[in-house]
Amino acid sequence: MHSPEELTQRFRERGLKVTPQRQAVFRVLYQNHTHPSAETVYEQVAEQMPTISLRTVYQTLNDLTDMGEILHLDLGTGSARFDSNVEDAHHHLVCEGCGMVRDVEADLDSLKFNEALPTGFRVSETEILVRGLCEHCLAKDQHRMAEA
Amino acid sequence: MHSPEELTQRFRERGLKVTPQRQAVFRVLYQNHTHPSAETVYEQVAEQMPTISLRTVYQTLNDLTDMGEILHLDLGTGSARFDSNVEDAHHHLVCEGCGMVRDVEADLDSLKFNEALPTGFRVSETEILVRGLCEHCLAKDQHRMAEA
DNA sequence: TTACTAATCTGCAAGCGTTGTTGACTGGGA
DNA sequence: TCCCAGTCAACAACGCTTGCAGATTAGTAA
Ligand SMILES: [Mn+2]
Ligand SMILES: [Mn+2]
Ligand SMILES: [Zn+2]
Ligand SMILES: [Zn+2]
Repeated sequence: MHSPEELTQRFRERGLKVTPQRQAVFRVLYQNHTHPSAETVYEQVAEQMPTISLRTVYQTLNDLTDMGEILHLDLGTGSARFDSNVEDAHHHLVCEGCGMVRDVEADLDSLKFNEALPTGFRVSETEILVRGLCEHCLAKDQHRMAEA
Repeated sequence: MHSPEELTQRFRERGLKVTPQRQAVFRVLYQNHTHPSAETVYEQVAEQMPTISLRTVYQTLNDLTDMGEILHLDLGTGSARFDSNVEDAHHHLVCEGCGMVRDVEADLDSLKFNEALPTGFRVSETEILVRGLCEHCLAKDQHRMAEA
């Protein structure tokens, strides 16, 4: 995504207004690269601006997604995750225990499909998702197994 | 998944009862390879058994998933999709217009990651998802563009 | 066959993430 | 400074899925 200052310009160009609420969302997203959920963004913005509503956070996230400034990810963790890194094509690794998400770079060109895609199908995106358990959650699980 | 007859055995071995409702769900899943949603399974079962409840379909789908007889897929289409093919490792292609899902086989071994995964991370599954528009939905979209 | 009981059924309420609505408010161009 | 399109906060509603409870039933053992 662009910097909060640049986003101000781009919002105005689109006829969108730049409010303190939106600027606060810009700042949180610009510095948070952990693929936060809307709820997480809301909590972080609310620390500085306790009166903001979750609805406003959703609205701003949707606007940014429409403008291509952030990515809306559905990683099967229950809630959508938002990615401020749209510059570098990349994929994701997700912990099924705690929902932690990390970027993964893979060479998509090396991927070979064993058959042709359906006739006329237009691919918009090929996504690789690595699911598993992070070190922390794995230890927790083993501890749970031991006592059971 | 196993055949409806074999599933009867496996359910009983687990202390689960085999009811007409469950058998009807078994049969629908056994012959439907389109990755149906719970709602779709419900509709197809309801044709033969109009009194079955959606809740019972969900319960049976969950039991089958727990037993490893089917796969519960989250492809970002709004509702979960269920896959009766657990024998052959494969991936999926999904139309973002109509939700159509098709199997895709790819050589995962050919996939190269550009960096190591996080320390201690245990991968349970690496999934490839091809998103796009099917021939039908693409034509619909172009028609919409033309008249706008 | 019969009797018993744990498992299951249906219908409805509730949970969760997200979006719709509405009336009051305000950013920012003129 | 004015003015109004755009935005805000609060709350309701939506779509998918699960929780709950009382009535019913599958399947075992006698
Ligand atoms: Mn990312
Ligand atoms: Mn499949
Ligand atoms: Zn974890
Ligand atoms: Zn389609």
